[in-house]
Amino acid sequence: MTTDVKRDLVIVESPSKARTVGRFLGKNYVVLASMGHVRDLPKDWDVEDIDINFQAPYINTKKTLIAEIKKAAKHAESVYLATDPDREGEAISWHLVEAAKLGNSKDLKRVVFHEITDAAVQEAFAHPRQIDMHLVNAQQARRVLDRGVGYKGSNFLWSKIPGGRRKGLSAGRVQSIALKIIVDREREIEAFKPQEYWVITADLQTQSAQNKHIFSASLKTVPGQKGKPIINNESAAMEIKGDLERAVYKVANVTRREARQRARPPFTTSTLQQQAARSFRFSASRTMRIAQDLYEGIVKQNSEPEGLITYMRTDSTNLAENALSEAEKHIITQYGADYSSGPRRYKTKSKSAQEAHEAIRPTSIDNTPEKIKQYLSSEQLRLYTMIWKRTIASQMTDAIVDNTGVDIKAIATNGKEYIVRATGSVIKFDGYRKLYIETQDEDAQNDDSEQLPSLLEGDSLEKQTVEANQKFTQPPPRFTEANLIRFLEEQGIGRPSTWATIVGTIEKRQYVDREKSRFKPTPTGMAVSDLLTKHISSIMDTGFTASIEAKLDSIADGDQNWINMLQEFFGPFVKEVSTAKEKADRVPSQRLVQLSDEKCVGGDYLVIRQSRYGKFLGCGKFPECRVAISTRPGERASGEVTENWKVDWETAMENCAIAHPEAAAAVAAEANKKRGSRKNSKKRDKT
DNA sequence: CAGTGAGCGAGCTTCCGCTTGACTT
Repeated sequence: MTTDVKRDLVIVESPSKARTVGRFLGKNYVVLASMGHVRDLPKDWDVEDIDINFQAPYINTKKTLIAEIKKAAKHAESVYLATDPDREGEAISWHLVEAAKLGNSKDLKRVVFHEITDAAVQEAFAHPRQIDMHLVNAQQARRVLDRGVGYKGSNFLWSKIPGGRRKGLSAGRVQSIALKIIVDREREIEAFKPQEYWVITADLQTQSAQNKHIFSASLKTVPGQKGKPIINNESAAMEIKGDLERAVYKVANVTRREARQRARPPFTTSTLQQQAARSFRFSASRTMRIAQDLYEGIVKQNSEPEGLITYMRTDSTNLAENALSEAEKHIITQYGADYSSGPRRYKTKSKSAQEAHEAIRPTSIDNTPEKIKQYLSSEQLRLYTMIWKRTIASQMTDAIVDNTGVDIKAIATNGKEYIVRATGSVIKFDGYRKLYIETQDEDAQNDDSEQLPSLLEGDSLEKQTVEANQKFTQPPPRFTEANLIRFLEEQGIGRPSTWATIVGTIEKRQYVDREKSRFKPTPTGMAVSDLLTKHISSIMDTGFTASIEAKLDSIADGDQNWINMLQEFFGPFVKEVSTAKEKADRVPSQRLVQLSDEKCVGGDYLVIRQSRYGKFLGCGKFPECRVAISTRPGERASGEVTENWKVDWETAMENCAIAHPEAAAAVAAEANKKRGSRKNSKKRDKT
């Protein structure tokens, strides 16, 4: 290659993608990565009045990179803008043109591809187009709107919550809704009243001499009650139990139904995060970090780095044609043609999906987990194996299951007729399940259906035991990370690239705590959610958020002017915030602390406080009373006071009085010292 | 390991989305 040959410039978003695309295009192209956005609003800029000539005041955020692009463009005949084919990607292209002044230079071409295959890239380069300013404007509107909502909302919180500014409390289009559903759920749980109910089951045995089989059946109908039996007290349960213990059992009816179970679609960001949480208990951010490693690839002996999976921030379930055929080939050779469903394409459910990328899949089906095991860490291998299997399973046939239901008449000695029912299911054809069976959500009811003996109408059965168990209805569960992300995706709120960080934000603000990996709002989180819901209700309403998304779409389609849209939005919004500032009461600081179950000597509750060293118990009357009790190292403060705390607490209380703050401080310090020496003696005992 | 926190109010922070690197605490 001689040096005077012009090398055209291609710009994509990610360095890994640049490497792959560069390989497809060959030596006549220089491929650079923008690494995401290259310009943004200044940090201190907030929306005020927007007039019709409004121009957002952007600043460059990647100066050296822009300089590099400028330089490369000088040596190029054509510049290909190959950023992602969605709203943000289109905007990145435009920002690049503006920031690196590419407009007055060369031949500018916008090219888009939805999958990184040689064919797709060649096809894209054969059909370049211009930058779509409608799409760019939709992104500008999105950006300005988020800034305005975020900053004005945050400012409102600072004015109403003591210490809010110092703690950096924040509000935003996405984080505030995430917080609200966690708070709403908590209120549901608080208001929940458990209802008693009884579950009655009978273990029955077949009568045939050579094959005695025991199975269990549960009560289905009670004489005099329509539908599902309602048994809500012990005496009713015992009466039925007594009847069933003295009853004759006969099979009344056998039904058999064939059901098909379809494989799940290939992974998107949100389903990958959910499934990795269920299967491996990975956090969303851990999943993303591991996926990023797989995407950037591994270096096999004597070869180029090779990306193992396609892009991990995606909302699409689409698979490239070559992936479909590779999968089909693999299935047929490994399992036979019966197991191949033929190319199966999945529709994306989420209404806000932009489908800039493919589903998350292995770049090559040939890279079986077995083959590349040696190059991966154990967590990488686990995630990769799951992606590999689910991709292939998505192209396999349905599993066919035989569901059997048996109704059994139980005639008690007093003449009452009950029906008990046994269900069983047998897999007739395993289909995709041969390769991949998904770990279920622990919230999901697992059906305890077993294999039933073959039964015929009229068969007599022998009763073994009858059991009546008292149960109580359970409140709805708190959200896990995965549940929360699924909710946001269903509502079209947030994007694949931000879900993991949103979770981080509401935790960092200490709006939520984790209890057994589920989110529980803190008093501050509740106060913030309540304030916003009451006074800036628009941003807390999922319907309203959806309508904004619709408006952004109409800007993208060229049906609406983006500046008009912003004016229409911010007019009422600014008013809403200013009346909120007038009307809302300042939150009393007592509402921001979490009470413990214990009281201080002066009668005030001890509260759970957060310091830079961790949590501790302090008197609610601080600073008048300075009692402070540490948790033991490694233990977190919860609503309860542990035995060991109590000892410290009692010692402190004996000597503490609110009237004597110095004494109280000394006592608290003394208690801590004692705790330390006790712990040390324990340590000595051990060794 | 120890020992923590509030409000005051001068001077800062706060949003969502796109993407990775590293000019040391």
